Amino acid sequence: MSKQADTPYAELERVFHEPNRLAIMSSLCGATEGMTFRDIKTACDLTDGNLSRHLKALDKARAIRIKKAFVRSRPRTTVYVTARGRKSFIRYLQALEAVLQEAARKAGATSPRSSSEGRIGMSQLPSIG
Amino acid sequence: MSKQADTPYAELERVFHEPNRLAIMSSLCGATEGMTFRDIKTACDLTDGNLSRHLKALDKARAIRIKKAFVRSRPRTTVYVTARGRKSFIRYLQALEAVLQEAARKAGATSPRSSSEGRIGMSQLPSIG
DNA sequence: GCTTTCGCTTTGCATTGCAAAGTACTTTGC
DNA sequence: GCAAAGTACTTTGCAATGCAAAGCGAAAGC
Repeated sequence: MSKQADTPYAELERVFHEPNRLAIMSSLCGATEGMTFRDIKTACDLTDGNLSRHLKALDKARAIRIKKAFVRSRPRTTVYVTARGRKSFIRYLQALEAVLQEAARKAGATSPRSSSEGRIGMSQLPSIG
Repeated sequence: MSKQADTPYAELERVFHEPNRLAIMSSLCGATEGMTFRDIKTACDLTDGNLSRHLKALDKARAIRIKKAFVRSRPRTTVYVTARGRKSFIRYLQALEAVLQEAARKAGATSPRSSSEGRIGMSQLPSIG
């Protein structure tokens, strides 16, 4: 069924594999209290339309939750990462790390050194189920 | 001005940011003698058409060189990574590593630990000037 | 001869990434 | 009090991709 089931490349969730969305998810994961539209726009240096579309994509994937409210009679969109979103984002990052490690090994493989020495690790990430 | 468009490599790096092309480049970087169309197809588990298009994209970006020849009166396409391609691919991997590290820091940032401990490194990669 | 296989390339189409334009207000200047 | 400017987004238009299906020419099998 799935095309490349045993390669780590398959694990790269498409919705996160876009630099701007990666930036958005990173920012959101670092902000437990959520971020406003403008916050994200500034943090990730995006245009309005661009951000709007990315948020829609992430929302559709249930990676984020979008809360709209009026504050001082102005609309305010606040965005939170969902538990599901955080979990799958971390999974994506782990997959990315595996891919990167594999690529680095091959790209630098003129004389392969002992791999336990300079190994890329991801001990900063919590392990998931 | 624009976010990341001011380095000359930015354009070239975009071409690698596609899982299948990343896989292709990784394979090619590990094969100094080049790989045939079928080799890559098998190694990366791609369909013919898909591989054809990706090779075209990588060729256009001058990341690979495509040599066509007839062997036993059959066409044979052999693909090599160019020096330029290898260099910019490594640069891409380094950029990706930086992004990943930042993302990992934020995604796992409930209680930030000392960053010198489990730090992600890329000492397997040769540094490029 | 005619089908099948091999080794690719081209085509068709749905999905995107992006900026520009649009919407629906509120606030400010005069 | 009315126009112009600002705020906070959303929608639109379009070129670029990713993908599989279909196509295509040559050779091999029947």
